[in-house]
Amino acid sequence: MTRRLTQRGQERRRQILDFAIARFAENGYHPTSVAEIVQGLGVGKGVFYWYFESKEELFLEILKEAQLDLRRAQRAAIEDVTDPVERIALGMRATMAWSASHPELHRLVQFAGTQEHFAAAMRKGQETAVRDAGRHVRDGIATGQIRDLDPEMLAHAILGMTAQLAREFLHERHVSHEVVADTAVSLLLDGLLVPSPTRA
Amino acid sequence: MTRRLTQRGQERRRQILDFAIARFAENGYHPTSVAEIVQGLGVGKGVFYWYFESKEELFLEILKEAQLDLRRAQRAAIEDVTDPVERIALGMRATMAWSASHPELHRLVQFAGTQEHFAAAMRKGQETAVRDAGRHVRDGIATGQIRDLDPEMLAHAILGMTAQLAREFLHERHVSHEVVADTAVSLLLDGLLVPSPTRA
DNA sequence: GGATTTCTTGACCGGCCGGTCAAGAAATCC
DNA sequence: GGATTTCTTGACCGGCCGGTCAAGAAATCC
Repeated sequence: MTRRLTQRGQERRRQILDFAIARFAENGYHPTSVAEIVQGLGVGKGVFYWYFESKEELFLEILKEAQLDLRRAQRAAIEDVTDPVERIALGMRATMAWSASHPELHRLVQFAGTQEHFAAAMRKGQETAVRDAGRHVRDGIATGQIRDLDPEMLAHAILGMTAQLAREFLHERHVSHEVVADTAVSLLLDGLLVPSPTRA
Repeated sequence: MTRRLTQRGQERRRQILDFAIARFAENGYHPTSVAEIVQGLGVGKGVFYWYFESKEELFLEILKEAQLDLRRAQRAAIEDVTDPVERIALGMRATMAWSASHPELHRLVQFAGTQEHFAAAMRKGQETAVRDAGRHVRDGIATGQIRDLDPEMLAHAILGMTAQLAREFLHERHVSHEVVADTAVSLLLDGLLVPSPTRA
């Protein structure tokens, strides 16, 4: 659904998106009804269906926007750096910072991952993220900086660790994203173990 | 709801649980109706409400059972070992093995984590898992084997990495759980980086 | 300023939802 | 074998769901 929108129309659309993001994040996608959204905005139901084809399309739109915005932040963070290991670290830090400032979108992306229904849309975003991280891992292996393990598994491990730490320490405990990122990067690069003479 | 159940009653209850697990995992909790469950079993609606107070209670029951079963598997895997680092590695391997053989339950636990509604039940299980992992991390720091980072963050990082690798490589790509666990353990213990003389 | 397009209203649709309940069948108890 | 408990049936409840649509108001176009 692409409509020509006036100034007023664009504002309405934005209003619906923002309100829906808040409600979906708070109560979940299924329990939030279209009726609740339009009522919350104090408008008739027709308004919703003027801007969106369905509740589902609205949600996909929100997802797409979120994934795009996060990726933009990651690219901006690493653009001045070429070292693959530093790129991984900076990307992780950028993800933590973005997640901290978009708690609702973080929730929705998490949720979408569990719904067969949104699997296709999610995979697209997830695959892009894996491809981005995987590229740096491969580069690092090529330069001899990174150990020769399966790059895709490493990329997924990075994303999984980041997501879980964000969920718990940013959104539950409200720890600063720099502190969380410091520990995450340190663990990721050097591992749990104290280097021992027999190992190194 | 605790009822005295005959043999036949226990079988019915189990039937409902198993069928519901399959439907919830396939289509999601909200889209799966009680009507669909009883119809799938070829029984009247009253049967459902004889064994469960509500759809929600049924789901919580499933969650509780899953968390208990996973934890049992983890404890069994590490009972003969005292070294904290080995315990972490074995726990991770046991989790991968369990997850591989219970794909539906893995999905449901993932889903529940995104629902405010089930947050309380989830936190209980999650906290137990974090406490278990955190204990081994602290033990490892005490023996000087593990680097002195925040044990709780490390515990969450371990769980997050494990969950993501399970989701992608066990349940999407159907890679053997031993292979996935090998890489996960290696990354976790030694990190991404090739040890360099200037670092070690 | 008339025509056209954008935007809004809100009553209404069929359909499904979770849950109740009276009635009776089946199993178990003593 | 009568009494009691366990189990099952399925019609029914009020309520909410996503989505439609005819009518008209507001903004924009020319």
